[in-house]
Amino acid sequence: MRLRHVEVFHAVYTSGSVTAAARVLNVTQPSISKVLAHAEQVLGYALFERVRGTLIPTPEAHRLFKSVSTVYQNMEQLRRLAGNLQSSDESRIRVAATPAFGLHLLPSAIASFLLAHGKTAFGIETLHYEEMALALEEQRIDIGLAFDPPSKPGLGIDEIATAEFVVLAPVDLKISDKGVLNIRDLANLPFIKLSGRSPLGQMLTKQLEDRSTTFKTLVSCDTYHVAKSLVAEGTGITIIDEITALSAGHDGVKIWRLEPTIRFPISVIHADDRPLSMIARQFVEHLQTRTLEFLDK
Amino acid sequence: MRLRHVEVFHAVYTSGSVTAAARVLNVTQPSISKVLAHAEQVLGYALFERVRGTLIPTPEAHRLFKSVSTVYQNMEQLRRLAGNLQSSDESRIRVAATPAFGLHLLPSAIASFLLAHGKTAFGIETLHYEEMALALEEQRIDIGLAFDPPSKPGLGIDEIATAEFVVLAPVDLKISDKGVLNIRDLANLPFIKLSGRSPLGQMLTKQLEDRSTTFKTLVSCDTYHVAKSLVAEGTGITIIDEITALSAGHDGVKIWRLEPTIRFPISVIHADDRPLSMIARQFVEHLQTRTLEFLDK
DNA sequence: CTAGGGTATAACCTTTGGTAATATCTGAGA
DNA sequence: TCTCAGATATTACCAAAGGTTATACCCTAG
Repeated sequence: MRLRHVEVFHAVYTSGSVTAAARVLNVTQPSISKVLAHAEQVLGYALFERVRGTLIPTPEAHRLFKSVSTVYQNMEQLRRLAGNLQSSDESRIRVAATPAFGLHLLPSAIASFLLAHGKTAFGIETLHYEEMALALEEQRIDIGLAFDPPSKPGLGIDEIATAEFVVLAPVDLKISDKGVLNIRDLANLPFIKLSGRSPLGQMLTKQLEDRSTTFKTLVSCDTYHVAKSLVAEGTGITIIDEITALSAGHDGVKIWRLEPTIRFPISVIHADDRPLSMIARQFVEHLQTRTLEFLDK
Repeated sequence: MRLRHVEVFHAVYTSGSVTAAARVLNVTQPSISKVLAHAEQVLGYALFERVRGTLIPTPEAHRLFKSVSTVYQNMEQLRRLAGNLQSSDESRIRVAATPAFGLHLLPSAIASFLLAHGKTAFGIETLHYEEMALALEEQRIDIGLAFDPPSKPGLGIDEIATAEFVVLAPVDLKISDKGVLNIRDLANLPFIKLSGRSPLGQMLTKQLEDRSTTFKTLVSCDTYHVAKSLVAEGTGITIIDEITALSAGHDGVKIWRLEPTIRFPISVIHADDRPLSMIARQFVEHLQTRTLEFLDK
């Protein structure tokens, strides 16, 4: 069984017809017909039953598909990795950040870095944590910026700062005169929750459970700026990271410190089998400085 | 990047030279040279540095190797699965069992089954649990027989009986006059331990730890019949499953019931996406009857 | 300085995977 | 019923991939 057989089988199985598979793979229909027939010939059994001009997978095809799928995906990943190695350029820094950083802190840090190091090129992506880890493995990015990333084999994690959760509420909502809110003060307010998909959301959910505080959850979302916008619209209050809270565009929202304080790390992650370039290390240092300044404001 | 590139790169990387890779892949050296050169050309960067007639992998090669390895292994597994689907024959039952069953109970059950169903063909392998799960995935076997198999996605587990641990000691060792031994009676005797690699060994180790009994472990082994032979040689005593204890060839060993009783299931495992053939189901039933008879003796 | 292990190149052949053109089958409608 | 649209298979042909043998060209060890 050759790789081409795998690709063609995969395409035919998923698209449901030879013609559709041909479109997917950008070749003509007779080519698919022939390769598929050849695959069946070398395997020694039929993969599809030709019943009245349409194809239905045989039991063998169903059983093969799972394995074929993983081979196919691995091969895709390998190709992407191979491609990313090609275009590696020491003077270009490819950064990914979660939206919390990507929308304000990271751009401002890059802007100020470029004033000092004009010749550096940047690539920026905003990704959620899962895709960030994958992108690092594929060498599509050099460094990632995230809250409290869980450790993973092959990933190096450098903590550059810590931050804390704060309460975000619509400006016109009267809760307290002080600048600090206790977690219990929030019990009966409409709440916007951070989804448990992200490490930070998980951490917060767990912390709140530990303190056995129950909220009236209205909405849950995984992009923190979305939560912030909802607060600005007056939908409810939320507990959110400082970075998002302090990011540009906080008209209509007010920030309170949260009591008790819940702190979490901000970390840079990178592939640990590949040393960062000199310029990338400088950038990480700069980013750290700017993050600390930002949190001090 | 084609599959052939992956295969050739893998072979060259692991064997360390083009010539050796050619031997591994059963082709001539110029062929490997050419394919490798072609791979480097399409990738756009060198995979090996040609320094004084010998090849050393570039950093890119090192980074690619991990991904290449998984693709390679997936492809191997796919090929084996594809091959096993080909030779599927409804009237042939392919069974794997751990050595504990394979050396006595299974052969005797098959022998008696064949008296009633003369035309059935059997394939028998003795495998440890890990390989058994893999063989089921690859459809190399239809059913597996094991102690207390941990559940795994894609695997169906049917418990056919339960058995208990017993103490096995050399005949000439005087421990007790009764047919029962308490676990504490064994504390100072030379002990042969079942290794923690198998589910049953893990279970036993855990149970013994829970009872905070410490033994003078002399040897640990993962094939239970080996432990039995060691006991027969007078090396020490062991705690072992009933099946192995009762299997043929227990000259020189004596069996005691163990107090407190530790029971464990005996199960048949199979791929849960593939229904067993009629004849296989009949065999499982027969095997169950024979196992229960065997334990009753 | 030569023998032996390694790699690369050249000339050549077969198989694989692609094309266009065409035949064949089936279901839906006029 | 006839025909048209959409599907698959077949045919003839071509380019590229991957294989062969023969040979050249390093190095290193003896």
